[in-house]
Amino acid sequence: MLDDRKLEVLRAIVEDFVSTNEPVGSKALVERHNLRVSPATIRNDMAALEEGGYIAQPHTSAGRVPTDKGYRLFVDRLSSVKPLTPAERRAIQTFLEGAVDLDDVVRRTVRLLAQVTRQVAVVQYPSLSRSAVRHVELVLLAPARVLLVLITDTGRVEQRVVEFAEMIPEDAVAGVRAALNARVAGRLLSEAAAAIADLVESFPAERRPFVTAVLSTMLETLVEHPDERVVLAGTANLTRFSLDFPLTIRPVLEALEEQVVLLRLLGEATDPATVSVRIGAENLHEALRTTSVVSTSYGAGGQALASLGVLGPTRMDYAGTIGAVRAVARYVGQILAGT
Amino acid sequence: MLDDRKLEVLRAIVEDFVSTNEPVGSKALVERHNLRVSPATIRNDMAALEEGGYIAQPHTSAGRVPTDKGYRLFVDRLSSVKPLTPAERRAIQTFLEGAVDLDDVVRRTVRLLAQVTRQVAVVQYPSLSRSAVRHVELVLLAPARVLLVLITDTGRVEQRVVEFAEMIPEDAVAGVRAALNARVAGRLLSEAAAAIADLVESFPAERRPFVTAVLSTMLETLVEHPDERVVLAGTANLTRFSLDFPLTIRPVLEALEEQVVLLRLLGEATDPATVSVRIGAENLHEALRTTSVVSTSYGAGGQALASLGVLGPTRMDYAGTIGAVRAVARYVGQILAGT
DNA sequence: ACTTGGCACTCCGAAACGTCGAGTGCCAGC
DNA sequence: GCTGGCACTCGACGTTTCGGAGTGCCAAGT
Repeated sequence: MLDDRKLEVLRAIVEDFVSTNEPVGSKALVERHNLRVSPATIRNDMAALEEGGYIAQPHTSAGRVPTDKGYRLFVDRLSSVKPLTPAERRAIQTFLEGAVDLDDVVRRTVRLLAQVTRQVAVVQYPSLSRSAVRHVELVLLAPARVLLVLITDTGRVEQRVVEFAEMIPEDAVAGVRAALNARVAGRLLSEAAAAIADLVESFPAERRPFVTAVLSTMLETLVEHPDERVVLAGTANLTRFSLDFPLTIRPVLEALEEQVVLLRLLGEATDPATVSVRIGAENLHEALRTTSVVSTSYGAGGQALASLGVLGPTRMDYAGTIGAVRAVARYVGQILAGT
Repeated sequence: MLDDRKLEVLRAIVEDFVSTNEPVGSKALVERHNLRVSPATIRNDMAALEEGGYIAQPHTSAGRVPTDKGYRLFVDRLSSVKPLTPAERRAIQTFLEGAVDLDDVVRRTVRLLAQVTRQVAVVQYPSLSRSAVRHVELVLLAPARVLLVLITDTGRVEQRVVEFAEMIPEDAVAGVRAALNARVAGRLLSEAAAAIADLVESFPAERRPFVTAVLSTMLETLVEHPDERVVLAGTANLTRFSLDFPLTIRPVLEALEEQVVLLRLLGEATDPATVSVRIGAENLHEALRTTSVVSTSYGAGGQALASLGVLGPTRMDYAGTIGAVRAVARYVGQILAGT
């Protein structure tokens, strides 16, 4: 039903519409692409494509516009990922290498992604549950106040203050610190909780209130607080399309302010190992029905830790965006592995 | 020159314009406020106000709109701060009390501020230089890798990894840790740099390469990295005025993405002790000439640590916004003091 | 010296209208 | 199955018209 030329016509429509943002008609098509047939022929093809639901007309006697289904076909079968230029690659690498700690890596990544793709960028912090404990530190801040610092192999650092009614001797702190590290160092955070569950029993009775308090804070940090953080950049890029969706920008901005929405957005990817593209209504969130999300996972050494991606209007340069997202994810992975 | 009635007219114009967003004419004025004179009289007053530069007409034979100067007079002399309702106060307090660490306090504060004022909120992290060192921790992560953790009395935690060519003995780490803490604990970060400058000399020669490396990382953290971080929320609120400035929203969003701009914005306050209001062109940044900034400082126990504020169109509810900013700043101060 | 009603004037915004051109669908012929 | 021709549709755009809100000014009233 869809012969080669029809597919070629669809590709041409998508490309033209992405670059001009105007419904594209049969005549303009044959002029700009060297399809070797007449406009009338194209019109027949267009009718077939419309029949199949790949394109639509905004109103009778206007040009055609790709539908979500049309973009989907385009992405799946008609476009090949556009690699970055060497200059871009170099810029990305040197910019990311300047990062000083994990926060900085994430901040730089998100800004970079926004700049390169000229869309809204979203980066999730390396997940706590999928990373391993590198070290647990207990610091006596005051006679009855202990700071618990949890360091993961992804460079993430979580801290909590634990308060007590009574004074805590330094050697108690040292003992718990040693015991904790012996149990959890090197383990995944998801396993660590189970590993310390019965730890309190190995302490003498008079120490147990203190140990219990520390452990419960620790558990809280490990479990109750899967607190997947997400950062955002490039919202200004939304306004590049203010003419596309003049009042639609409002709900989009609102949706983007919700951490939960962003997380779900990144989590919706079907196969996190590759670059996932969700187009228009394929996104579950109501306000994002007119946008597309291009995302992938990243992580050090093959281990997927978290996701990153960009969001833009369905009318976007998919080839370029996919390439950029993939490249940035790779470089971040390298940087994280090297830390 | 500006008698009481003229001031009253100005107030009425500002109030009407803020709520309706339409140029206000003499007839509508006398109808909505019970000025006890005729429209013709008001017209004379308006002419005088326009003469003085407090109001302007968008075009001949249109109503009047307040100028920056008009808003300034209104804020300085005609409006009194609107206190929050008890319900709002309670909501603020309980919401902030749920915070688990400094990051969380800041994140919650900025969202709260955005929600309460329905504007764009900006919160600066407690400044490093104005807070004191509570503790420095050194952790041996690997034979040749040390993690430096700096904890301030404002709850802020900075970490850096230090790498070496050769193995570091555990007792070397302990020695440096003790020496560092003895020198800097309790000191302001701004003084700490000087306090450790000659610390290396108290170590035996074979330890010095290690000590020097740790100290230089420490100095970097203290000085070269005054990295005043800023967080933002409520950009979606900008679109509430998309009709006011349809295309002006773009540069504003762009400006807001620049950390430096935000910092300068908060820094421009003349007197940080009170709530500062900068209207329209009073803001130095080009893109923010059509916006107003309401900001103040906050901190634990009288000590100003950093600033927070909101940004919105010059046409904003100043009384309410000032009240909200002040209240939030106070509550954050309390929370920080209690940590 | 203010205040007021009246009046002529200005100018924006909305609605109505006509025109233009791009685009379509269909059909007959190649 | 492709092509040129043709009639038709419909939105975009420029022009025109019209009404209303608002102004400034003036002369009269208090």
